[in-house]
Amino acid sequence: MSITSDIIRGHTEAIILSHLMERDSYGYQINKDILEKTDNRYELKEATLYTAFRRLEQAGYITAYWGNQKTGARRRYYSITPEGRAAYCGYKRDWEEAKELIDKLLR
Amino acid sequence: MSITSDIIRGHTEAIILSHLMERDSYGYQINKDILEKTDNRYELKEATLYTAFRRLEQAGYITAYWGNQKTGARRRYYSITPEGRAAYCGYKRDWEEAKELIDKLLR
DNA sequence: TAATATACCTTGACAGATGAGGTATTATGG
DNA sequence: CCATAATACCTCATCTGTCAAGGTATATTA
Repeated sequence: MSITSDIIRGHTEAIILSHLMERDSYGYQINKDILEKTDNRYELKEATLYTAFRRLEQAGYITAYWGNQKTGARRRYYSITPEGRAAYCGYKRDWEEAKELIDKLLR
Repeated sequence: MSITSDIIRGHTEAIILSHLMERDSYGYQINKDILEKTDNRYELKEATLYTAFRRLEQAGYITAYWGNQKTGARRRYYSITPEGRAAYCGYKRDWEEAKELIDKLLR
């Protein structure tokens, strides 16, 4: 785990939305996906994840429902809304621009 | 001005050090350089800039001295230290890694 | 049956960014 | 000559996202 939270800060919501673009998912799963995708180099902390869920729900970017699996602990699934998809595109554009700018500034 | 502070957050120190790698400079000048370099798309707020200077001084990454220009308002110049140069390299590596990770996560 | 993994959640504290306020000097347009 | 803008510095209180630390509950495994 090497990436500082200040660098990743502000990307939490985009990262979550990105996962939900592919399929509905739940907190624990999203966290594991991130770990795997980054070869254990980055992990969203649980508190960060769940507060982000609240923000995203509040903003109308995701909706939640309880999974109905028969076994294992209960899961709260999240689904991305059309507004969420639009927001994701915005986040992505912001990232592309920020990347360009920071590259320029850290020459 | 489109880049949110949360995306740029954590890069302030690196951006300042990057400028000081080229030559000694002072707050007002660094701010104008950033504006110019980014075609007015990003501006470090003054309060952010000066608090960052304090942090960098505290960390031993920069040293300060008053300019001796005969005319105009007084200027406080900053100089990067060897430790600062090393820190800059670290920040830069962090950025390259973060960039890669975020790109992966925002697929 | 104890430990581990799965899965959720809340609270308080922290740190960086910033709006709003301030000071002082010099240049400039009317 | 005077008002305004530009240069140049600084501080403080507030806001926001992150996170450590704590909690709950169920299922699996050794």
